[in-house]
Amino acid sequence: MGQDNDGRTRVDESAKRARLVRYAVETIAEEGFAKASLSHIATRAGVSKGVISYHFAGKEELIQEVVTSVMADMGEAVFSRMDEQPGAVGKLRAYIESVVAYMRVHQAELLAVVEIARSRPGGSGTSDLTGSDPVVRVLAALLAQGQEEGELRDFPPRLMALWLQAMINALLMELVARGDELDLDLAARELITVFELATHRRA
Amino acid sequence: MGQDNDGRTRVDESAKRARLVRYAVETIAEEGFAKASLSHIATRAGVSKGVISYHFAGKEELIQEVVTSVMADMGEAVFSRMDEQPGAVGKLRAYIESVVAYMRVHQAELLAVVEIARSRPGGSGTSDLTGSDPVVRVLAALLAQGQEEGELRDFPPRLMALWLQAMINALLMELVARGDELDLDLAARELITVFELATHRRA
Amino acid sequence: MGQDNDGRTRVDESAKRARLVRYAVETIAEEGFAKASLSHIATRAGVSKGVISYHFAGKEELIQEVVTSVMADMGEAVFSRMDEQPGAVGKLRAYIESVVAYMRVHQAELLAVVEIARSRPGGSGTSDLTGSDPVVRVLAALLAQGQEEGELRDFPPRLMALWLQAMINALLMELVARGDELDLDLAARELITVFELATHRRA
Amino acid sequence: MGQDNDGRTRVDESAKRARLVRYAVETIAEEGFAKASLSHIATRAGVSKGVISYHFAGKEELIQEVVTSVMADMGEAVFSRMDEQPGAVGKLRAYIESVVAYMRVHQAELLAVVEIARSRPGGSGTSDLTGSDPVVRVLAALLAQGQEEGELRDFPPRLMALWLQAMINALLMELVARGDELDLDLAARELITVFELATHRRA
DNA sequence: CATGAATGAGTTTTCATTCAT
DNA sequence: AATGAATGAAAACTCATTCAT
Repeated sequence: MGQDNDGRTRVDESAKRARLVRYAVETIAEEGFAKASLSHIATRAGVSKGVISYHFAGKEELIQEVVTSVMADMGEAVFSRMDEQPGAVGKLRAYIESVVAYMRVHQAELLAVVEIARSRPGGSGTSDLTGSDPVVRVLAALLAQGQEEGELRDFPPRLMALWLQAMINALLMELVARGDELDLDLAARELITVFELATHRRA
Repeated sequence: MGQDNDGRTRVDESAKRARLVRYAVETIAEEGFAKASLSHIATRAGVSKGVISYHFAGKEELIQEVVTSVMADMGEAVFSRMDEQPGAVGKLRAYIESVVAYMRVHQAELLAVVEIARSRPGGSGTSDLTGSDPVVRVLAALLAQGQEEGELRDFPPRLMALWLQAMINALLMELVARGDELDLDLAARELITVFELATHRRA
Repeated sequence: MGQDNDGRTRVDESAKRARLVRYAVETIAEEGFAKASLSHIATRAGVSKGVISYHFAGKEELIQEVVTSVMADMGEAVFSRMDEQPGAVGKLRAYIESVVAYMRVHQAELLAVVEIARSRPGGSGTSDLTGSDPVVRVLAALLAQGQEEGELRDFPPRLMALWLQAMINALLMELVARGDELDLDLAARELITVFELATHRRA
Repeated sequence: MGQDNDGRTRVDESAKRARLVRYAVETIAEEGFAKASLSHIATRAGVSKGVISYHFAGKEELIQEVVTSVMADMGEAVFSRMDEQPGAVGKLRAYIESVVAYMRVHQAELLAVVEIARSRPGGSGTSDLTGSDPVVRVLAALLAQGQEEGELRDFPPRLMALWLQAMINALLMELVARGDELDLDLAARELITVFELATHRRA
């Protein structure tokens, strides 16, 4: 009884949390972080306020889980595409392409994460897509590697990583704000062009 | 008596408002827009909460004045530099250089404006430095002009304007977060390089 | 479980609202509408301020419920008495008698409603007992009917309805202010006498 | 210098107070007592808030002066008309007629006084026109006198006085609310008819 | 004398969190 | 395990009053 029950319980628990996280994403994406009170999230999820406090230690934990779950999901998609590429340059291109592809399908999730990154008290509010340095560090490392491999010109890798993130982010905001007027394929191609013009060593 | 008094009064009033605006800038820049309650601003200014309500019709008016005063101040500096340049390409370069120069001296002011642009309910939340489309439109127009003049390659001007703003913005955030490790002169030069590589027609 | 629980919950909720409404009535009746802040009501009810905001959407809703619940309660008593009477004259007499009877038992409730009617922003502030035109209109209709039936003399029905309400209201205020010195039975009889002398067609 | 100056000062002082009282009347009549903050009154008077605090010990004193000045002004008009009449019955009729006449010309003043009587914390909120018992006592005394003189039937004088005031008051409210639809002359005649039917000894 | 800047108490409302059931 | 009632802090705003100039 113990094990089975524990197993089921954990599954239920995890499923319940996932469900709440999904509604939190919806709420934040549609109403903005400031308006996304536990009440609103609970109402949208069709449960009582207390449920969230029951399943999560606090609002902070819920928000954390929103960020980590979205990042994990996107990370899976993005890194698998990056892994297919042998060199740094190819990986960077795969990064941009796969993030934009993810953006097309998961607008709300990314928007929620950006909202959180912007509004969080502790957050530096930097304009990276993820709000977290790890991604920037990975990109900077790839850029440095590309320089060592002789494919990329000389520039400060961290700065370029920040700018790349900022441009992707700006594209997301534009997609959210004017999705109907925006040709995302064209924009993605243009973003890659800009990035490559800016970074590739000139012939 | 009347005139002198009126004169003095208006100066005092305007000076007082300017003082409160300055403290609002400080508070928003250091604690973020969400934490910048009237209480906090008042405390930092060393006055009681009511003072702000006395001098401003509401929080909205105070915030507006923060934005407009910073934008007006920066606009003066930036546009005078742009006016010195004859062509679109020169103006764009002057824009980047003078915004970065302004950023160096008025970090807090710009940070406050960015915070406001991000957190305001009505705001589109886009990652442009100013939070306002007008600047983006001006930049887009210059980019289009540069294309017509044959100096810039073909790309969607609005998108490029958004990206330029996003990069400037990211630079500001980096300056705020890691000012001591950042060589702003180098970064500015690099930003111009990136922008020109990305936009100029290739020989 | 679901049904019982829902049932109990609804009863509890409604009971809690009723309890808060009762305390609101008390507070308004004793301290006046202007002083009846949510703080005062909550304190008197022995709960925290937030409780009211929890059970009611806002102060407005609480006040509305005070008015509607008192009016509904009184209306039941009054209209059942009026219905027993066939003619307009009998109904009017029943109206006066039953309102005064209700007044004797539910002084605070009526006082609260009058206070609200007087102080509410939207309120016309007229001196009718109920603060609402509907009652005046019903009375005016009855008066007009009595005139058509030939039992009442000729006068402007609406004006007379207003005056009747004003007199009932004045009686309530006197009851509140000097209840110990007032012979309510005598007053009620006298009010009916006055009303009938003023309205009945003279033999 | 002393006397003249004092003299002039006192006149100025009194004139200044009267001016503020006039604006207080306007404000209360048009916006209601609740909205009649010192700010609003001062703004309407075109002076600074401090002026009122300077000329009056507090808001209470200003409001008192509104009441007493209006009552004094109306009292003058009303009592001179009453004095022309020899008997109690004539005086009562003169009272009603002259109050209604005053009402026609000084709607705002009476409305302000009623607003104050209703909303004042200490006030019982009774529906008498003046908010003060003295008038009721005078009317009650006249009614009792009329009874002694054999012209009026037997009824409780104080109650009848309250009802008379309540009816006059209701007429004022109707005048304010629907002045354009109300035939004040007709209403006044009707009020006298009602009053006389209700009080005069039947032949 | 007169002003208007400043204060601080008080209002309604929102919200994350706690807790008894 | 889950609920929802209750709390208390914090927010923006209003206002009568005080006080230095």
